Parts: sequence; C-alpha cells; structure tokens
Amino acid sequence: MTEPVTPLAMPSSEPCGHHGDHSHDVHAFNSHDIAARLQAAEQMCAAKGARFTPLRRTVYQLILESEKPLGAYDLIQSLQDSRAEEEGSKAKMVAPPTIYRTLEFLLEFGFIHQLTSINAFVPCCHPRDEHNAVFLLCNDCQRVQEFSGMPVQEIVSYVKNEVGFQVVQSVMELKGLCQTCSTHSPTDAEEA
Amino acid sequence: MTEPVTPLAMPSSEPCGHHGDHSHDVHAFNSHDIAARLQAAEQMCAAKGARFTPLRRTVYQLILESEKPLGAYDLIQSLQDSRAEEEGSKAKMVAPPTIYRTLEFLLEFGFIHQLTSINAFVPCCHPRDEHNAVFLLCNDCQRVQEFSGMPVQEIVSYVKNEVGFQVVQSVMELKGLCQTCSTHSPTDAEEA
DNA sequence: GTTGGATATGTTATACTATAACAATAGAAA
DNA sequence: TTTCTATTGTTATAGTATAACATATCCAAC
Repeated sequence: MTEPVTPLAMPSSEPCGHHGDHSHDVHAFNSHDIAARLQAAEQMCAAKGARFTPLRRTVYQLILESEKPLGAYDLIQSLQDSRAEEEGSKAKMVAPPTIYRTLEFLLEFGFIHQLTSINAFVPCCHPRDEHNAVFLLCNDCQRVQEFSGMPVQEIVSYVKNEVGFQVVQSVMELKGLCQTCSTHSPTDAEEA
Repeated sequence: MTEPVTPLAMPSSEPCGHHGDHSHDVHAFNSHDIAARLQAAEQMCAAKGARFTPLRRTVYQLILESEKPLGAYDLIQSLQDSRAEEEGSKAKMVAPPTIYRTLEFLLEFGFIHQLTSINAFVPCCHPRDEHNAVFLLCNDCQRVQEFSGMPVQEIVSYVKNEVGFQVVQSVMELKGLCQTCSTHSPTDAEEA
C-alpha cells in the first residue's frame, strides 16, 4: 500500500473530469475529492431510498482512498484496521459475506467497478453516468485508468447492430504498462 | 474508431467462419473440424519443437468438443470420464495442477482462450493469428462468440497512441444475450 | 412507544478456483 | 546406457466466493 508511484497526468482539478479527456486515473482522489464523493453517494442513496450505512460508507471510502485496486480480502483487512483505530484492537474481523454484500451494493449503485481479471475493485470515475468503460491495468505500478470513449461505445454498438448481441455487462480490461512505467522502465515487467 | 468495419478475410478452410463476417461461434466444431484442429496443432507444435502429448491433445479435444466454455474443474471431470472410457473405471482423477499446466500450454500456443470473467476456457477460432479478440458470452445458452475486427484493434491502438499505454494482454468480454436467445426469449434471462 | 415487517449485518460452514513444492516418470541427446 | 530435461503425478494449501441461517437495526403503522 506504500506506492512510490508518480501520479499519472490528470486533466484538471476534477478527479473524474467530465470535460475534455476521457481517461482517468481512478486512484487520484485527494481527501477533498473523497469527502465530496461520499457526500454525493449519500445524496444519491437518499434520492433512491437506499441506506448509505456506516459500513457501506466506510468500505466505499477505503476503496476511494486506496492507491491500488483492492480485493475483497484486502478490504476485510482494511476494514479491520480502520475499526481498530476507532474501537481499539477489540474490533472483530468481518466475515467475507459482509464485504461481498457491501461490494454488491456499491456496484449496483455504480459507485465502484469490478475488475474481474484481477479479482479487485476500484472507484468509478463518474458514478452519474451509464457507461461501458475500458480499464487499463498497469502490471508494474498497479494503478488503474478508467477509459470511457468512443471506441468502447463503438464496440458495444457494433455487436448490437451487426451481430445482434444485446450487451448487459461489459468486461474490458487491458493489462500492460502505463505511460509512466513504460517510460521509466522500458525493459522490464513485460508479463501478463 | 471512425469507419465502419470491414470484414477480415478468413481462410476459407477455417471451420469457424460460418457467418460471412468475423464473428465466430467457438462451439461450432464438428468432428471433422476437430480432427483438423488437432492435426494442425500437432504440426504447429512439431514446427516449434514442442510436444503435443496425449494429455495436451485430449484436453484440447475436450475443449473443442464442448458446447459450452469449460472450467478447469469441468475439465478434470471430463478428462476422468474420457479416461474411464478407455481404461475402465480404474482411471484416476487428475489433480488441478495437471490441468492448469496443460491449459497454460494451450494458451501459450494460442490454441485456446481464457474467459476470466467466468473462469473458463474456449477454443480459439484462428490459432494462427496474433489477435485481440472480443468474446460475446450469452447468459442464456452459454455459447460464446469470438469476435475479431477493427473496433478491437482500434481500442488497442487508441490507448497506445493516445494514452501511451502498452497493452500486453486484453480481456474483453461482453455478457448478454446472443441473437438466438434474445429473439426466442425476449423477456427473460437479463442478468450478469 | 410499541409492534411487526423489511432491510442490513453478523456468523458458520463450505464450495469453488488456483498455485506452491516436491516426487516420479518419460523422451531426447550424448 | 547414462544423463539431462520436460512432462506429469501428488500432496498440501492459498485465495476467492457464496449458501444458509441468526441477530440486530430501521422505519412505518398502529
């Protein structure tokens, strides 16, 4: 969790920038952004009659704060650590179903995305939109970029119109080396 | 991601080119096709100095014969059944590492693809080519189509040229309803 | 404010997926 | 044959995910 990684170039102050470029580092949230995300989530839940419980809030926050995608069992540990800070070490470890249910909720409301190729979860860059995103997963620094743009929609449209396939869920993950890592270490980390 | 897609020519002898375009049902191999694939694999291995052992041949054949994607443990069972036919029920169950190693070999040589979102494996439609394919996974009939074409290459090119990301491995899986299933049962089976 | 139903979380157990580490065997080359 | 390497077998275990049921919390109706 201690990452010596230089942040990828981001368009502007808005971490998910609805303007201009449409590729976003999903690990670029500062504490102000995180607070804003949490508040926005609370409002969205309220608007839909869903409960943004302390557990859901905390798990979402842990995912927002992370510099890397977190797996379910990473989150169990993080949640344990987080609770230990507040309640002392008497805090009990939550069991997997608790985490998986919480993740399911956050996925359902579009607050996070699942990366099935690495069994992990990352924040969504723009929880407001329905979208099919492509994720770029760096094998070296482990950071993830969420990429929404024309090529993606074109694939989905293409298979719908030309193949007749109705897409319900998309899993589009490209693994490799991000710009930073391929520039800094052009020779290594070349594996799947 | 500009122009509409022009079909990539498939060698006419390829058993997977049924549709006139470049999307192929990966479960459409008849026994003649399968024999041809096995022989082709043998030749490719020989050409590269790799051994197409009985185990590798059998596992590849089981994947080719299946109407659905097979998981590693499905294959363990299938292999057990297959061996029981020949050797009688004295045949022992192979252990997971045996299957995973064999799958790794078949992946490495491009004979099969891995579908990470469902932990399963399917035959490759055109083992000769280097390619980034999109897979369409039907939630209803479970059949898989492999789709190679411009939009896919465009995404990869786009992230390389515009984002500076070097793609090493692609995972592109679209889940939904295939043409047949969405036509026959337009109301049900709408989940991920 | 109490009750009762729904939602959320906790708990226990287990299923499913994948790999590490080492042993035994089979093929190829000297 | 001997030796080296690649392949397969074996045992154990790590990592990921869910089923089934118990308890607690929230909220609305009385």
